[in-house]
Amino acid sequence: MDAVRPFDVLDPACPSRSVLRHLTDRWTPLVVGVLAPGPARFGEIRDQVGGVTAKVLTQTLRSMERDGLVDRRALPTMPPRVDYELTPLGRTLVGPLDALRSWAERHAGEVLGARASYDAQDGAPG
Amino acid sequence: MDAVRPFDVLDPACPSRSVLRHLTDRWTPLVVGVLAPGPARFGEIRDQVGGVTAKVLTQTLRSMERDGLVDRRALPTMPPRVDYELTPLGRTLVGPLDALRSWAERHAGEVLGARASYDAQDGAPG
DNA sequence: CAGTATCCCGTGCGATACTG
DNA sequence: CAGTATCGCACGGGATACTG
Repeated sequence: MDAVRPFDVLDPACPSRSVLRHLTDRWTPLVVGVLAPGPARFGEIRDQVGGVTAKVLTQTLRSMERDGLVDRRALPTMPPRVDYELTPLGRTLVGPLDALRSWAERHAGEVLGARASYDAQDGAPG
Repeated sequence: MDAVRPFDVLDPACPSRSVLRHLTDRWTPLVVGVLAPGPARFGEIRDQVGGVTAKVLTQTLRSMERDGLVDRRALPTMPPRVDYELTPLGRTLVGPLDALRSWAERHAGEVLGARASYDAQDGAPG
């Protein structure tokens, strides 16, 4: 099974680039992180992902559903209850995305420091 | 000494979120991938990263330099020659980002398929 | 509770022209 | 060669109000 590299993100015309782009939009990585431990309701996700609005969260989840990353299960009860769960495909994303998230958390201090010293010498007044 | 979890991307006010945001902008992952094997000149990067313009590539590289991810070495020759290289900090990003890139390339087909079947039933005419 | 509908805006990004 | 300057816009994303 050699699968001769049909996809290449460095090629602007390659669909894999838009896939990568989608994985790295504002909320997808956070939603994947929240759904990683198991299914969650819409409100739980919104509660955990600080700062997201219902509209944008819906857009994100729809888009993830469309791409086969999450399953959406709507219970026709009143009030409604909707559960979201990572698909097997979505679960394969948890590792990579979690690595990125933990990188950001672990190295945020260094990045902030680098930024400060860059600004101190390059944007120096005078 | 409780330095436990000083950073949390789920917190909208946490700086780690903006760091994550930066890591996942349009060109940073691709540039890191190109610089992973070793230093490269500006033109080489531009040549490899399909579709990027000089202006935006400069912005990306400056921003990465500011955040301590790349070193920029400009030779005062004529014509000028500028080499970019990942810093030790930047090198720690290669793994996580490469995982994401290879995920996109490996699963692009599945995502495209999921998209097609979603559109076929949900956006079905009639 | 889990969305939709509507209006609105910042900015990331692109095209083009120019320069040391 | 490696940028910078300028202009402009699509679009991702946000605030608010409303609904089944």
